[in-house]
Amino acid sequence: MATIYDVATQAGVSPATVSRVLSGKTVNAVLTKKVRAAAKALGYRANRTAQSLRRQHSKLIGLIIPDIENSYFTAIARGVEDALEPAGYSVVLCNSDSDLQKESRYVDVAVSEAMAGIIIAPANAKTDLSPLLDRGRAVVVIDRDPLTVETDVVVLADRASASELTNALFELGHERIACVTGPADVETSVQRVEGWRDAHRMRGIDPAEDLLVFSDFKVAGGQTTMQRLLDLPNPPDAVFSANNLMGAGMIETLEQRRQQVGLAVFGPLPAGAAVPRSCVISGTPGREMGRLAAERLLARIVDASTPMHRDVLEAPILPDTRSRPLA
Amino acid sequence: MATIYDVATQAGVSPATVSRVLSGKTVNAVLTKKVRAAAKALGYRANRTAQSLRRQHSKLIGLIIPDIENSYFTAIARGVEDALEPAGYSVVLCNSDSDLQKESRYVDVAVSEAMAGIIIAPANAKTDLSPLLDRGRAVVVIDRDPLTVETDVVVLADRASASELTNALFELGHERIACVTGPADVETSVQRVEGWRDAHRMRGIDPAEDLLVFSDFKVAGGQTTMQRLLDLPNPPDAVFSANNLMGAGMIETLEQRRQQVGLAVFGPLPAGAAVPRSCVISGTPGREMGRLAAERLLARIVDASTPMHRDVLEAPILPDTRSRPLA
DNA sequence: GCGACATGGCAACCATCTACGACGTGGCCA
DNA sequence: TGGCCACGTCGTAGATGGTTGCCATGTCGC
Repeated sequence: MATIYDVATQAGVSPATVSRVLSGKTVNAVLTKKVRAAAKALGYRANRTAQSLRRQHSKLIGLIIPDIENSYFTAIARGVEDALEPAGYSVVLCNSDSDLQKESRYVDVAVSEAMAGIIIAPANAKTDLSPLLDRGRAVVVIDRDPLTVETDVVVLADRASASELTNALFELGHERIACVTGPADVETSVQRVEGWRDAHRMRGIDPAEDLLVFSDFKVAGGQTTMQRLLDLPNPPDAVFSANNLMGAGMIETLEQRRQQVGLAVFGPLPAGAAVPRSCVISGTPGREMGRLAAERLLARIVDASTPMHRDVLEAPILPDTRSRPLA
Repeated sequence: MATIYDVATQAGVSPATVSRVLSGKTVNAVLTKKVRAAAKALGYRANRTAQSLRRQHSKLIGLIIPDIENSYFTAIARGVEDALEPAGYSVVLCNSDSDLQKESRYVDVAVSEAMAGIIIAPANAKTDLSPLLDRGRAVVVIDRDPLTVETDVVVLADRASASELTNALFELGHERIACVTGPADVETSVQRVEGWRDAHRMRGIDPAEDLLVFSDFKVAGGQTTMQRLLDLPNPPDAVFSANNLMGAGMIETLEQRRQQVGLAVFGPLPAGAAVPRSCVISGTPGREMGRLAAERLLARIVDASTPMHRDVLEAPILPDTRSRPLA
């Protein structure tokens, strides 16, 4: 591998000059030309490791998400990349699997790789960001609001959107509406439950707390929960699913059993889904969220004293058409 | 950030000893204890950047895939992680979007970050791996066989499985079977077409070349292609989709238009899919593929002279049940 | 001729690893 | 019992590749 010294020798200048030319500082036009030619001839690419060591931070951004197989999060990854790639950063996508241990290992890697910044959707409320914050690393929290720590935050309007979805079920004529949400220690889970409750309260109805289930935000959880609900002595006539994957799992069960209930799903179903007759779905602007989070992060990397932002993105109900985008 | 010097001072030893303790070389037990205590007290974590610079390679593995929103590739990512994480490596997931420019940018990053190895599903046949191979970096190619270059390769039995799927449609009584595949410059695309042709030949039938469509391996491509096929004067009575996303798009169209045709899909449909009545689906062992690729890579990192392997994984037809795994 | 400014080179620096050398101890032989 | 040799263990210092503060040199203008 050609080093900056090789280029310097070839061009007949010092390594410092090569460095200056390649990082765009003012250098005599003749030398600039010579350096450029030498670099090209040798196929020189700067050693990022050495750069990172000297500069004390790399051109890597960590993106830690709890489920790589959820299209919502992959959409976020896309958005993050949209914004970061033009700025010369590379995204390191890490799947924490909602596992605190795995997550903290990735946080450690982010620290010891001297990554320029981190965008993280915390596994749950116990996620520890202090290794990053203590060292003054740029951090943006997405999707799940930690409430306590002070970072930039980009989240969805979970509660409002959940309420809107539940309300739409009422308007379709449903009366007994179950709520299937994620783990109780995840902020989005509880917020969406609150939205489900809100919709009841707005109509002066008591939410059917016996129909509130804490599941796992995954396909399998949606499947088994729907089975359990359908087998109840007094089953619900509609279900609100607090995320997309559980919604897909529920449909899977409904298809298998050839049954129908009303369904409201937070987040778009995958393409080709067997959408039930009575069904409302909200869009989740994942890509937008990723883009915004990346912009906030870039601003903070450039100037650590940038004031904190807390962005709340709408997740409106999608028009009833079959052509739902994947994310 | 505490450095190895801080730990050395605190423990009253030289930095070299600290390094030796932390990398498990034999050191006097008393000193070992002191060093460990000092490291813990200071919250020391080794600076990976400096390590990488010194060792000439990092603990990062690049995984370059053409579509992050395809569950097949995310399953691969999971498998790769399964195998690499216990070995102390971190995966850098890069989405090339089937774009040669983006892809080559990521290859450049891999080189200049001194990544320990690369697993890549090439965007198409023009993918250039020479920057990696010339520098002797460990490379494993997955999913799409470059045929020419010499690397470890892990692929699916594209042709055989495509043939099996098409044949299953014949056995369900279909006669006029369209084939919708990906871009013509992608190896898996053409292999799967060959499989579709094989199934015809085995029955002494001429494949309906007018029903062969090169599309994009994406949902939208499946949707529009299915529309076009259905609107033909002499439409097919079944369609073979050469990947999962296009299959989902086709179902989307069928649902919208409330039409039915036979369908064979290479790769599992997403959960909750509206599976047509006459439908066969093959499984794609993505996670397995990822795991295997990672193992091959690790072997090559340890010993660059390991003989090349070419692994071909079966993609068998799934039993006809609704409970299809996501990948 | 002197001062101001532009420009490029020297060398220190980033954090870690490791070859080499120094030192100490223990054993063996005279 | 003393001296020498061998071995084991730890410290010193150089190397990894690129950046940048500081200084020397050169040029231009007054």
